[in-house]
Amino acid sequence: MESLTIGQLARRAGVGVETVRFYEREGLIPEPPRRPSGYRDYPLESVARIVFIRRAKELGFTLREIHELLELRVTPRRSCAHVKRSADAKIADIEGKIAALRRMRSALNDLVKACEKRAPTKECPILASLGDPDGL
Amino acid sequence: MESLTIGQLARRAGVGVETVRFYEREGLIPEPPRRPSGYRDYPLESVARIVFIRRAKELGFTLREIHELLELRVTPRRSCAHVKRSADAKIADIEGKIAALRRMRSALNDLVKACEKRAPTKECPILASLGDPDGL
DNA sequence: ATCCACCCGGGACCGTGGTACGGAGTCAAG
DNA sequence: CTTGACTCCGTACCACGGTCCCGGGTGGAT
Repeated sequence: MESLTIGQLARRAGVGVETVRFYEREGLIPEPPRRPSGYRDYPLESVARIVFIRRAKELGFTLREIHELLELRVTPRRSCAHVKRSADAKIADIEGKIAALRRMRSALNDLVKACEKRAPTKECPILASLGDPDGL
Repeated sequence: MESLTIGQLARRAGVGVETVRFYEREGLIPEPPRRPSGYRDYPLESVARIVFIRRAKELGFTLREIHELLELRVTPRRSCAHVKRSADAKIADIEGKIAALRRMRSALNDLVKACEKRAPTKECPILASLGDPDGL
């Protein structure tokens, strides 16, 4: 099997057919070639692209940000410096997310420990994990 | 200053006044006491709660999930085992997110390196980072 | 030849998470 | 004691990210 129909693609990527068409309208995936019948004809690589979109969404990126991530690449005539700046910004963004998630995990670990000791916690201890007012 | 008006709270937490009322309606923050005038009267701790909500949203949690996180605490008569199970599930979820973000960061680092070498990349190298079809 | 499952485009509709608006009351400064 | 900024509540509206439905064409299996 060399290519996929929209339904096969959707099933492999774990989304609905309508979602694939929606992503195409929004420019997140390129318009595929068509069979004589008019059916869309997707290469296998399309699966990875859609899975990427799905995962990135779960990480809190908007479709606009995902679009930017997917456009990031080095081309002969498109400013390397520009690509580097964008990528660096995304990296910083990602590191912020990782740090926040780590604090949250650590708070949850403390909660589990308190739990094992049967120590009631009147306040929710997770609150403190992301509650310090840095970087509005 | 012992307590805050809704506007002061909103400004400190980095959200709009309407958002605070919205979170109250949705049960994400408790109904505060009122002044004789009817004005809401918030304790300072409310700031941390709203900041937590804002951050958690940026990490891809829905308001429903955030609600669950905020409810997580050990109380004398509310099943420790249950709290532990929930917390463990959240921890696993968080670790999945951290792992995905790390893969994404590593892909972006590779891109920056390619960039510095002025090596054009025909395909978007970020794709591969989240594109493997595990865990639909 | 006939099924049935699939595809087409277009448009209506939906849940989530807010945001804006309006008319009326409140409060602190001048 | 007025002015301007703030608050009240209710309702309407908004963008995002899909999801559903329609009438019609396609295509592989029986």
